[in-house]
Amino acid sequence: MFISVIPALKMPAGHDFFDYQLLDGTAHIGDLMLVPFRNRMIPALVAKISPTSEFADKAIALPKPDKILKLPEPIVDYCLQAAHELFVSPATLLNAWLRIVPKRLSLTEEPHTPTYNSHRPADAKQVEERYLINRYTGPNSILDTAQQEQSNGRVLILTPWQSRVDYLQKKLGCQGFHAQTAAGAAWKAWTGFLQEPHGMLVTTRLGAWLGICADVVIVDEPENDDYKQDELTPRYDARLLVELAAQNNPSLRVVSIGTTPKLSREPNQPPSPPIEVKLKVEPLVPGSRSNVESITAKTINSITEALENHQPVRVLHAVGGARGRIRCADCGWTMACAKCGYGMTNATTQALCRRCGHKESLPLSCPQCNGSDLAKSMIGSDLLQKQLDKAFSNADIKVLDISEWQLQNLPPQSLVVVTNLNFIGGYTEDIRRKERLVIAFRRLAAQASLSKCELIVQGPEGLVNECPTWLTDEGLRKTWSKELADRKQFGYPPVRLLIKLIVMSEVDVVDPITVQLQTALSQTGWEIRGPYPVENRPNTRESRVIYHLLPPSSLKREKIIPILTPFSSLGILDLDPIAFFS
DNA sequence: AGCACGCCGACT
DNA sequence: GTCGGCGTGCTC
Repeated sequence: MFISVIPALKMPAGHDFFDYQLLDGTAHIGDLMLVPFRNRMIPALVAKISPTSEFADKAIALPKPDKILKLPEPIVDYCLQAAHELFVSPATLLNAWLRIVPKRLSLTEEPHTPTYNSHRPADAKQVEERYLINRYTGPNSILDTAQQEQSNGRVLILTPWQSRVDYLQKKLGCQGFHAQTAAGAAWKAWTGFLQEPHGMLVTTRLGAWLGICADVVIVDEPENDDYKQDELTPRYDARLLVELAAQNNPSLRVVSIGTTPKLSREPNQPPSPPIEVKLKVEPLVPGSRSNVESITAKTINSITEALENHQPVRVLHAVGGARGRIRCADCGWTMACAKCGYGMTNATTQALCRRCGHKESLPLSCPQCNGSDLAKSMIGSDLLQKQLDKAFSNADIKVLDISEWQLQNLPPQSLVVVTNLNFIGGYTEDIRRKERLVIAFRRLAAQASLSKCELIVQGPEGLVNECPTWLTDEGLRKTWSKELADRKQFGYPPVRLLIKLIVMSEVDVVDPITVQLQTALSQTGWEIRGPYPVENRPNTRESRVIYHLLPPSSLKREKIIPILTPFSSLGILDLDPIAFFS
């Protein structure tokens, strides 16, 4: 008897299965067991069982395999299909899913296969999209839905951020894990979830694959691009994994609960509820400054008024630390990261690189001109807090940087000030900027609305005058259709598919690859853009080059994958990139 | 001989 | 992607 397994290790695309001969014991499809590989024991997923093998001469004989756990059979096809769509080997994908398998496992008990439940109401839609201002509490919210659905089986809740995992897990009193969870605890959380027919688990994109083992998946804020794993290989998107899980697991029901319909879902989106919030906009125009940096004189008046009425004040400011950059006021010298070249932030006690995390001590004077004023840069939240404390002594006024704001609730009936609307969607310079900004603003407005806060939004004149329209369904549709028109003009997604190919090489030696791509694709109507060099790479990492491959608009997604598969050996292929030039 | 380094091909 | 084998070349 031979078994074909998918080993959990990084391996180039093209190798699917490895065969072993089973001398004793039984094996089933979906079993996870330890197999010898090179000089180690590696966890592997049983994919096929057969009396013969074309690798019979190489297949190692296993006396009695150590079973780690049993997974449902559809996981095999799911892993193969997802790996194919992501242009990686199934082994690499399985390795990313399982992450660290504990070395010391208690293998005394025979694991049992997690079963699917058959309690799903026959009339329930398999995929359901909802839009709510309050996604967490109240009717049809995540907490409400999770508790309702638990009687129907195993419930998996996906959320874009770790802090939300912690929040939801506490509220639901169930298991959870994310990238910061210790390996052993994470393993315990998801294997425990599998063993319990009515288990409940909260996780981030890391655990999205567990949808193949669940009866219900609840997706929090599906419009959030943080569901996409865009830095490491494999670069998967949790939302795609859920979609594929639903295809492979017919008992799965998917409920997406968002606040803002995605640009790509237009125009079939269900209407989004209007967000009603007390909103004042404050353009940052010449002559509007006060003696507090980044707060206008009018906003200072509003803050004074609010404090007199005993309202707490929260100031949302995107720049952390003391200063955004370390820049000389005399000669313009800017401190760059010694490791990766990115601009260093003044993090109050040290100089910090926001790109690679490198830390250094703060320079006392300019190394170029010896000047002592290195503060010619945007104020950070620490220093802004100090200036506000000076302007309003003993007042309940707190500056929150973006990550702090996302972690805590706004105090009820407080005054919330956004110092610059332009920065709340993140620093990205790519074409998704506007989309991210609108989504972030609506998320903030919804939160302010629920806490009955007043909102003052400072920012560039055009932008702040436009932002109130994003809060109504009609205004949002208009904004999205204008955004789609812009993307259409430049041939960018979601209007046109753009596939990113990352090649590990230098731009000046990449000519043969350019020729190869052009001869293979151009004649069939593909457009090839690039090669673009990737800027700001750490010196320790090898250089990268980016190509944009644009298929003819008539070509369907499922036809594109087999066309591109032969090119997966050239580098990393990404069908749905978030960033286009990095 | 002993060791570091880099290239190449196989992994079942 | 990763590891080991093996050839090369430097040093003792």
